[in-house]
Amino acid sequence: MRRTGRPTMVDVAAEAGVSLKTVSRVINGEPHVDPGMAARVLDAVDRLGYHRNALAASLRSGDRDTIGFIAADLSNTFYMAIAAAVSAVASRERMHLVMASSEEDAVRERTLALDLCQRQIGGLIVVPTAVDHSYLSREVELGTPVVFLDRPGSGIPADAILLDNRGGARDAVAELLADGHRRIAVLLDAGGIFTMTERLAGAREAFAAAGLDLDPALVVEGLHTPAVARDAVDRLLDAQEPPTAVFCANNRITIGALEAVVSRGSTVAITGFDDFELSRLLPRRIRIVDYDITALGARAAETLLTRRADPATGSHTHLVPTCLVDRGGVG
Amino acid sequence: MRRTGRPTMVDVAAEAGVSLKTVSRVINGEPHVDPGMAARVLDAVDRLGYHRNALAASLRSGDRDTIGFIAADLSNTFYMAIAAAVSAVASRERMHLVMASSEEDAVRERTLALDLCQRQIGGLIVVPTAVDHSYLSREVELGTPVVFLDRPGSGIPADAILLDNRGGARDAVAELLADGHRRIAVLLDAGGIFTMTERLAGAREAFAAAGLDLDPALVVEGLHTPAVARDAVDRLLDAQEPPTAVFCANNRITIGALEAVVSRGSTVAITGFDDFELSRLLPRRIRIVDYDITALGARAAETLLTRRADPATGSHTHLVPTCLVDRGGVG
DNA sequence: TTGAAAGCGCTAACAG
DNA sequence: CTGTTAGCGCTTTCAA
Repeated sequence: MRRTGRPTMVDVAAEAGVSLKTVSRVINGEPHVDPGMAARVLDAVDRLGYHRNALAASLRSGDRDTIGFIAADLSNTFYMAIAAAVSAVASRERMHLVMASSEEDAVRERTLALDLCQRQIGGLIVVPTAVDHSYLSREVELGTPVVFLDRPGSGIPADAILLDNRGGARDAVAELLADGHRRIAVLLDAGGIFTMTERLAGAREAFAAAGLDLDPALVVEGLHTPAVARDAVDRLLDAQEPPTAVFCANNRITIGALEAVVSRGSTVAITGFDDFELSRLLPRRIRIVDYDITALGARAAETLLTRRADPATGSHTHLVPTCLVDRGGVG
Repeated sequence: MRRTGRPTMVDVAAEAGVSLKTVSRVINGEPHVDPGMAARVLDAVDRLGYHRNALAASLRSGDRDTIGFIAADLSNTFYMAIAAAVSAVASRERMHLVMASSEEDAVRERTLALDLCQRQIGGLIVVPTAVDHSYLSREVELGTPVVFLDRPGSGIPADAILLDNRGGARDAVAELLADGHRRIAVLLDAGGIFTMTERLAGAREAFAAAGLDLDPALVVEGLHTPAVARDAVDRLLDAQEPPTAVFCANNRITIGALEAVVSRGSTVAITGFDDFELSRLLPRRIRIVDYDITALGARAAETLLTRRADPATGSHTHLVPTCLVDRGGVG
């Protein structure tokens, strides 16, 4: 045995006085090995502190037992929750999860994705920031399945798991309209984001269905942080004709809106997309467009695994349903 | 070129009419390559859709560019936030992060850790559930650095990044005592957990420093969910001599206590360890033992990388400081 | 049932 | 500047 580095199967074989192949058989639990030999091998393994090199093992067979997950922004609890769900499925299937964040940067996303592919991963789950994903087409052709999560991708055949953004927003706004609200503000993050576009479209559909129009002055975009959303809501409520209700297109905006509304004691109705921790403990009642976030991540992972097992089927887009729920009002 | 599988450097070399080594040089951006040859190689790479196999590359050199992170429970936002911080450092250092959850199961932790080591990772960050980590001693000897996070490990030389649990709890309870409280309930999760033991010890220290004793009837352990904590608080407040203040040893307990206290309109003082999302929007004022959770994860990752670069130094335990802050009270 | 030999895709010496 | 020759640690034929 070489005195340097980790012991290898060759070292174990020498120590046990058997052939390399026998060691390999024992280590991998293959049948038809004489118990006596197996015992000697195991003994040598112990004595040497041998650990199998999984990388070398998969070099030949190309075993791909890790899943790559590229989130758009890991500092967002939404994506972290999804990562946890993906991790749970991966580990149930005895696979590993390698996780990275594109920071909403298309170039970074591409670099990360290609980098992971170079590591011969078994599949890739991406929350896309880039608009075109043909940079992955070669990998997909060669058998690495890709699943888009939360936002659709383009340029390659790949499954997508999305929320029913439009339906959820439509139902939420329809309810506000049914409650008699007419001046409903719609607060959004950057307009370019897929989910924002969809949720705005859903809100418009609700207005259209009621034969009404959404006042353009009440549509505010680009609210990327709670602080910015808070300021926007303050401004709206200070206006000549303030809204009687606000629809917040994501959880950060809802939080900002709440900060503004609660601190000024306003009674404006609030409905927000995305639930958040402790929403139940809020001092005032709000409505939330809720959904099963675990299902979102789990479904992505499961779809990936299915696709790995059976690449033949055509690619699908799956919509995760939403529902309106009550939150807060404990004060 | 073989018609099956992904193209290799040999294929590229054949296609470009150069040697394998030249291809390797071009792919790895080594200097001293004739621009003309380089162009031919790049051309062939393009034509074949060649992508480097990073696994094969690292087989020889033993490059270890991924960090393993084993959390105790990824469904807990505390660990998710830490994972995000670790991920940020990893990606800054151009390393990958593979993440898993032990689900507070020592056997699972061991399996995961050993599994990751088999994949030749460059280092391991563990939130330990197991009490003895000598199962990792061989890996540590062979040069895989291990860093314990949030809880200390044992049985191997490894750095640890911990919160100042004892100091934080002591300061919190000392403040309650200074405010005139004498009947202070201390609510804890399972007594076996390191952080709980430390926080309870801190609370006792504060009492001792004031020359007082903590009433054993007011120490409640085993509050693993908000619901259980809520019930416990309800019972305490219904008792003959209810506490005038409660110290909650983690965020889930704080939330449960808040549910009880807010819903019955009690004015009992609350101080909790760990901040949580939206604590600022709570309908009543509470005190929080806060700390920089990002620093916790980042420091673990940085320590791991330092150790990788310089294994010589002795192992250290680093305490992340805490501070008392005001939260809530917007209602 | 066991073993020898030939790779997997790449990098590291060492020559040209 | 370029190519040849060995491996990395393991799995996989194919014989024995």
